[in-house]
This record gives sequence, C-alpha cells and structure tokens, in this order.
Amino acid sequence: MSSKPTETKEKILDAALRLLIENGGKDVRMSDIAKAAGLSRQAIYLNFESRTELMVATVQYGDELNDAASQVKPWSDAEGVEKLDAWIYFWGHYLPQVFGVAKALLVAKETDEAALAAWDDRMEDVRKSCRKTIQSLANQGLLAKPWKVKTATDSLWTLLSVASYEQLTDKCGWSTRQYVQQMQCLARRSFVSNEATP
Amino acid sequence: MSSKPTETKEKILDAALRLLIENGGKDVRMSDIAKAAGLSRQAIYLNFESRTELMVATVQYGDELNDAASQVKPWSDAEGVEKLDAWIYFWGHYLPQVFGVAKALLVAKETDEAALAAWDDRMEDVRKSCRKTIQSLANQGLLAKPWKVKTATDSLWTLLSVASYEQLTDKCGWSTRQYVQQMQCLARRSFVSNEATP
DNA sequence: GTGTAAACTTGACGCGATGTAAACTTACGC
DNA sequence: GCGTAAGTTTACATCGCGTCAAGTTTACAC
Repeated sequence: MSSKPTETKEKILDAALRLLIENGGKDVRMSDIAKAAGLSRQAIYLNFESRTELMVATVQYGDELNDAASQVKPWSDAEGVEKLDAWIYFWGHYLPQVFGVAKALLVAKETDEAALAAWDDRMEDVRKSCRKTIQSLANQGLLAKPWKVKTATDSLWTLLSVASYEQLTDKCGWSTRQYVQQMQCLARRSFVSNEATP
Repeated sequence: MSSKPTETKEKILDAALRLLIENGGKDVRMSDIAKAAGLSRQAIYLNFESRTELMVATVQYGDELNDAASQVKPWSDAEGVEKLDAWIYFWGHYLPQVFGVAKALLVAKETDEAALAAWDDRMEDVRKSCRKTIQSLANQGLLAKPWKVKTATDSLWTLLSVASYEQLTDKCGWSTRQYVQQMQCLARRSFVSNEATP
C-alpha cells in the first residue's frame, strides 16, 4: 500500500522526516511539520488521519528512501558467525539512518496505542532477523552452551534495541564504527561457542 | 534534604508510589494521585513544585522504603567474577521493586528537562557501580581480551538498562530469576576472560 | 467563459493535562 | 477572638492534538 504518495503527501513526509532527524524525534509538532512543508496544519489532516499515522508513514518513507532492503543482502547470504557479524554490521549502519524517526515512534508509543502497535510490529521484524541469525549459529552447532535459541534471540534482540543504541552513542559517545565492532565482539563472545572463536 | 516528609507529603508520596507501581508508570495523572491521597489536586502543588519534582521525590521515597542501601551490601564486599554476579543479582532484584517509578521518569524525561536531569543523575550512579564491577575484574586480570574498562563499563551499563529490562520481562516474558541468570551468563561470557570460566 | 469538484486555507472550538490564582474554610496556638 | 497555616473550590491560562464549517484557489470539463 501507499506505493506512490501524492505530491502533497510527499512534501509532508519530506518535512516530517527532515524535522524528526534534525531534532532526534523530539519537539516535532504537527504545526512545525506543516510550516516546514509550506502548508497549513489542517492540510496534514487531509492527507493523514492522525499524528501517529503520519509517524508510521514517515518511518516507511524513510526506509524506502535509503533502500533498506538492498543493504540487508549480505546478511541474508551469510551463515553462522559471518551471519551474526553481517547482521550487526547492517543493523549498526541502518540504525543511524532511521534513528530520528524511530525515536519519535519510541516516544509516541508511550502515550499512543496506534504508535505502540506500529512500533511493536516493526520490532517483531527485527526480532525475526535476530532469530534467523541465532538459528543459523545453532544449525552449525556454534550456539554456546547455556543458550537456547529463544533466550539467545531475546538477548541479541535486546542488545540491539534502539534504546541501547541511543544510550551507547549518546551517553557513552560511541561512534557507529565502535558500536558495530563492540556489539560484534559482545555477541560473538556471548553466543558463539569457544572453539569457534580463536 | 527531604529527610522527614510531613504527613501530607507522605500521603501524596504513598499514593503516587502505589499508582505508579500499579500502572507501570503510565496513565498516572496529578488528579489520580490527588484522589488516591484523599486530597485536592491543588494540595499536591502546595507540597511539590511540579509533576516532575513529585516523580523524583517518589523515586527517592521508594528507594528509602525498600532500603536499597542494605541490599547492595553483598555486592560491595565481593570482588572479581563474584562481584559481577552479585551486582547483577542485586540489580535484577532491585529493578522490579522500582520499575513502575523508574518507568514514569523514563517517560517523563522525553518531554521534561528536570526529569531528564534527575534520570541522568540516577543512571550515572548505576554506571559507577558497573564501572566498579568491571574495574574489579580488570584488577584481577580477568577482563577479557578486547575490552577496555571504559567500553566494558558502557556495555554492561547498557545491558542492565531499564529499557532492556522492560523488553526482556515484558516482550520476552522473562522472570526475574531468568533475567538474573541469563544476564549473569551473558556478562560472564562477554567480559570475563576464558580461562576463568570453566 | 462558466460550472463544479477537489485540495487547501482560515479561524474557531473541544478535549485532556499541567500549572496558576484568588477567595473561602478549618483548625490550632496564643 | 485573632492570626496563621494548610486545604478546598472554582476558575482560568496554556499547549498540543484533533475537528468543523465556511471560504478560497486551482484545474479541468463542457
């Protein structure tokens, strides 16, 4: 759905995306978006049902713009430890691109049912990828001793959460490069059985 | 400061604490707290400057009630891997007690400068404890190869964040027992050098 | 050109929540 | 009784989302 947004819709999405990224997802009001799009506040409501719907559409729009699907290719090809590394590599480079928008949704979900549903839906996708990755490890007999696929998946998923990313980059000052390297290290040490990591 | 809250203040704090815990930090309005305390909404503003100040005071109040200081004792005595285990054990049992209130602050910090400051302040304390723990590992030469004290501290701190706890217990259905065990496992595998963990 | 329908604007309003202000009520000490 | 402190009541300001109704622009059909 929403394969080709109209020109006005696109103006709104562009403005929303820009503002969300600029402001890290905070302090972006409907009126701000309207002004940035050169439209009246009401024009937005003619094109989107609610703030939440706009947020959700903006996430999608951002994803389409930077073509997330193509970036994930190397990950889906790999298996085992390489898959783990590739997954974290992809995720670590993908997150900064969508962080502003994700953050907006992350905040909205605390007070808005629809935002919560949209967020959960997206996060379940991420969880699936984590599961696939862990499963690949397990298939090669490389999943470290005490872990089950379920618990390892949950842990990896949580490790890679948006909130954790925010804390590490924001509060701890990590760069993308550092984030990827350290998370790869952490995940390998945690989930891959010893004999496989020299 | 605020060593002995007046009777009214205490009624308010009791009500706030109860509601925050009951509702997981969401949907607790000033009017709800007032009603629960058997007071008018304005009576709260006579005792607390703002919602944020009340939230912060409630966190402190909750901490005093369940005497966090005494629970942390076994942790401060231990060293090395035991310290790591003890710290996670303490944290895993402490978090559920304060989760509702912490969550309230976690939400408030997104829109409220004062809440943000209060939250950051508290989180820095947790970070210090993580640092002490990692430092103890390092002192015994047990900090695993690629880690520095700083990066390991940041990682452990993030691993133990409230948001991560929420995801694991809420979305993944982990119990406190599971949380403690898996986090201990994860942390040991990640941060403790191999020869020390049979 | 004229008519008409869709898209957009303008300005007003309702709602829920925080926070403020002013006037009234109690209770207590002296 | 008088004054003060703590609380109550009622009303109002503010902010942001969402809605509504009436007016205006644009574009296209005939």
